[in-house]
Amino acid sequence: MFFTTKAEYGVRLLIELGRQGMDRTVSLKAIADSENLPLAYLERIVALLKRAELVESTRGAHGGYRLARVPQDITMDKVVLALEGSLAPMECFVDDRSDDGRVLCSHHDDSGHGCATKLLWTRVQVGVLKTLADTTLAELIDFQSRQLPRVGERATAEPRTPAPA
Amino acid sequence: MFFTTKAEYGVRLLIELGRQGMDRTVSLKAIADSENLPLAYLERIVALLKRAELVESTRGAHGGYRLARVPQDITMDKVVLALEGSLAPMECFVDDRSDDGRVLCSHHDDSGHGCATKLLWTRVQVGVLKTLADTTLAELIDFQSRQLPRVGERATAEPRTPAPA
DNA sequence: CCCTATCCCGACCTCGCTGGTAGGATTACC
DNA sequence: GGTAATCCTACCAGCGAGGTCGGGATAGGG
Repeated sequence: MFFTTKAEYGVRLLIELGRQGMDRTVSLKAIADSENLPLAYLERIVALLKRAELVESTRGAHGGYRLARVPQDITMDKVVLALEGSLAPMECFVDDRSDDGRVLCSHHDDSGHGCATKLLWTRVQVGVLKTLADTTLAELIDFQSRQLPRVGERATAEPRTPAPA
Repeated sequence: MFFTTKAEYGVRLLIELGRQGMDRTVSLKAIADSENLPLAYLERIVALLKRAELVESTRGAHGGYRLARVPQDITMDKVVLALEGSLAPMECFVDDRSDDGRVLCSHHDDSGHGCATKLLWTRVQVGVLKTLADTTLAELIDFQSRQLPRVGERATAEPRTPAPA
């Protein structure tokens, strides 16, 4: 298992915020209901996103959350990193906080034997990081809109299929 | 953390077997000593590799393990899959055992809401799988030989770079 | 034929982390 | 001031990772 539910819930939360537009705030309660997620747990998750300056909040009644930037500018590497803390493929990788979440292997070099597997894990990590960085929140929102056209909404202007009727 | 120590230890074990050549068998004890790994734990790990037909064993005194194929034919996707069991990036991915360890998302479609994050996790999984499949055991062995030329060995004949000086 | 080195196998144990809850501040609109 | 929301900290149960233990089966050496 690469990622925990933090990543899952967090991304779904961002998607939901994105669907609502950037002008209005959405309460966590509303999201918890519509996505069927535990509210108290969501609170802790959204805190991570706020610390990473991916969302903004308004307190008090009628408050809530909204995206801090347009979905096109939110890449998944930033998101997953904020939610999971780091992206080390292996325990012997230690975080060097070089801003991008890259991470280095540091096995106490056991008397000449270095991490022979370092090459492999590094390749994987770089690959994952690139995949995540290449995916924007906007893409996911678009993907979801295509999947489940909301009641009352048209099934997107031109989803590809020219409407069966 | 993507992978557990099973993957780490297992790969190191294979590298060690590969370094010894395919004709002779090596005892787990020898590997446990040289790599400084717990013997009893290694036994359980090598069992996974044997079940996947990546190594062969000879029982009895002076027995041991050897690679079942040449290192060039052993790709890391097979190895990691054998060791970790599956490669699902997320809990909602369920194994469909289509031989290659690919896996599908199956969130009990919560009343219309599909896994919006499915697109993302799928991309990651495919990427990782490809990275692993592109790396052979031979590469890792070669990499390690370059890193730590054994006493008595030359630092590889012609690695590719014509020596910077 | 026994001894010993090795593979083989299942039960067991400990510890940290994930996923989640509880309960209460604090803030702001009406 | 009531109420709806964000915020914060502590707590807890379950589970899987990582590892141990004990014992079996098997084959070569003396």
